[in-house]
Amino acid sequence: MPSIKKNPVSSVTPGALEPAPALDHPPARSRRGHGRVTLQEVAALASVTSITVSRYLREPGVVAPATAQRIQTALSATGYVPNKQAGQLASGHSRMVAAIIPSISNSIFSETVQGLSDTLQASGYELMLASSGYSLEREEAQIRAVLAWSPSALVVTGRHHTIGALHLLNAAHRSGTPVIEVWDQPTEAEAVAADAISQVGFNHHAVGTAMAEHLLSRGHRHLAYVDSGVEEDFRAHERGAGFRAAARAHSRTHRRDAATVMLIKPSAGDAFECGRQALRQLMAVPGPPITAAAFANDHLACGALLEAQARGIQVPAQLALMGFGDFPISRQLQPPLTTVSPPRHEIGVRAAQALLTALQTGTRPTHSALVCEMQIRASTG
Amino acid sequence: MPSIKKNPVSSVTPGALEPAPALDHPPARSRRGHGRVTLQEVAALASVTSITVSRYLREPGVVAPATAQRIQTALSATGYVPNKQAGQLASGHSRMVAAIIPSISNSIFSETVQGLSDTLQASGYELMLASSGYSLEREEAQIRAVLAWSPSALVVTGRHHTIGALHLLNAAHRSGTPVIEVWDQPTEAEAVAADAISQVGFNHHAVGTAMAEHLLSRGHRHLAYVDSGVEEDFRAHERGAGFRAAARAHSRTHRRDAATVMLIKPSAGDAFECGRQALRQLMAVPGPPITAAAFANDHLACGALLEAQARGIQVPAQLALMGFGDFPISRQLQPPLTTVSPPRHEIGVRAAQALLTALQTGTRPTHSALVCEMQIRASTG
DNA sequence: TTGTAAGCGTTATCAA
DNA sequence: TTGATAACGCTTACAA
Repeated sequence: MPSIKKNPVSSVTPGALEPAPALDHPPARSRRGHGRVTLQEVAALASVTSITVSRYLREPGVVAPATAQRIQTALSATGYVPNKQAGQLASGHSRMVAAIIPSISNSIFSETVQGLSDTLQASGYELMLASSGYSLEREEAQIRAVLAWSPSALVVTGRHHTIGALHLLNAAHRSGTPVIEVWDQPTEAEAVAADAISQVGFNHHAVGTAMAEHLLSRGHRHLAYVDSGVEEDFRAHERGAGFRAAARAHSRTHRRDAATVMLIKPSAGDAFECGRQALRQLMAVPGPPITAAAFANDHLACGALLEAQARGIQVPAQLALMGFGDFPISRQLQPPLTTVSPPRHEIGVRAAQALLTALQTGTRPTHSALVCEMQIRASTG
Repeated sequence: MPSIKKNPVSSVTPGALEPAPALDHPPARSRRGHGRVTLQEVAALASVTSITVSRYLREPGVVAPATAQRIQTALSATGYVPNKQAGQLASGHSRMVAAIIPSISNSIFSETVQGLSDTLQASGYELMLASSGYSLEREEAQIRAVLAWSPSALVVTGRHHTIGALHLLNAAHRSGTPVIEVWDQPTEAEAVAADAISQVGFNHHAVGTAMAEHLLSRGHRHLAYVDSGVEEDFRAHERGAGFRAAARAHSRTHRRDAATVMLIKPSAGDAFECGRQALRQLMAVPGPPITAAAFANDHLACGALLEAQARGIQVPAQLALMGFGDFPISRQLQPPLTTVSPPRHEIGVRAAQALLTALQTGTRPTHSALVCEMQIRASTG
């Protein structure tokens, strides 16, 4: 019980602060170096020179079996850990990929990072991660920072960047560091540009259009799009633009049967609460009642769904709701939520694969236009 | 239509200075080197030697104002990006922290990583991230891999590691690389060990105990703990052990009013579904009906809650439910879920702070015993 | 305030 | 199959 009680958090320093117990092999060294075992030391133990050990590490087949045996013994005797910095300085290859995403804790991106990480790690690449908090300025600073580590490749989110960031990305790109933008697709103008940055993602505008068309096909004519509360969530805005465009297109071709769209911009904060609030706004709209609403993400939509339940509003009879993201909770609610399922994890995997291929072949990474699947469930009838 | 257009390229250099012509086409070099601008080149442009530029970068105050001016100009004219590898090789300091967590996509850890990342970045440290997929063997391999990058400090999850991993951690620790274990607390035996690895987290056994005591205090005597479906989620198991221990302790002191506990181990898979399934199991238990269940995490508990709704089981009247994690959805359901709120984000922040302090002062990082708050809501009456 | 010299630990290159 | 040598780009230590 005590540890869960509201106690002022205590910091306890560990027992005696011994002044660094002497290592097993006290490395008599200058102030430089970190006292780790070096290739030289391993080599001495194996009665070869360091270059031979280096070679054994990279191409075991090349050294004579007897030598290999001795090296292996020396390696495990010393517990050698290579120094990647030195290796990369000499070779020019870092085997590390840097990724910059808007948010680590947003589950949408974290699954992409998981895909990236798993795929890269399987090929022996490490991942350096930075999150920009949806700020383009911070993104630029972070691109600059990670570039100092000479990553083998770079992953950024979306196609919106500051001018400075674009310069950095283009420079990296031109000097042979593959760059990929995830979670987006090029506009047509960009797609034809020869030096465009490669992208692995999907067309958010088209997804928004598909969402509207789904609702229109169910007979709804008074629609709403509830945007993300995050100012710089460009992708959510773009889905909204696609949504609105589809409704307008419908109105143009069906003059007698025009559709209306209203855009709602919730405040920032807990997404479920914002969704609840948005529902209240929707119900209070004057004029012909809105009969269907699409949301920038499932959390918003779930919040609205729960609020509708609480207020006795029938979903979908009175109001159809749909989300984006296909979060696990969405299929659990009653009625289950219609949503769009983006290839969160696949984006990471494909981006990593494209980078690995580009690295191997020395070509630029390929674009990948991925598809979202619409999960049509009871919340839209 | 896109609000921000990404246009190809340009030879616009930052600052309105004479653009270095060599930039567009990397200078012809040997196969070595990455073709980036070096300190030497900047120095030449500023009519000083590289060491002066290096100094300016690290301690701007030390160089003469006029020199500083010339260097600054050269810096922006060339778009110099430092080479961290070379810098670290020479200085021995990497300004990079490596973290190894069980899963990137699990929201519990991703918030901790967010806290780590934000705090470290604010101090100019980069984050290298690896996920072990809850496998101790993979964790060991990853510790080995990131150690090759000579991180300034190391973050691992929990206090369970392979023998090999422990050796690596202790060696790092002894050779001056601070190591912190997050999301756990030492046992008493460990706490007294002088060379114990520092931990930032809380006592899962105590949390389990508190969960059981909460249910016991509400009069429940037939309890269940639904464990995590993840075999190597030691922390969930430990909460279960604490839960069971509390019930047994109650039975010992209240012979006339004994409590029973059953442990349920769901299969792996979608947590909500596992929770639903667990609820079905709970209802099918022979003998006196179980009146309260605690779950290894909120997703399981929410699944059970939704399944209870679907089956017309009254919560909490017929069955009280509680979770762990305090996920946003938990307070939204009807009835809202009682849960335990772990300091997900704070763990990351505190771990980072402890490491930064240790790095600055050259001491070992401090332990932090953090507190979980129990959120008592309607699902337990 | 600035510069010179000497590495840091590894790998590329060429020679044996 | 192994080795000698010279980088890689930067920083420490010390000199001027």
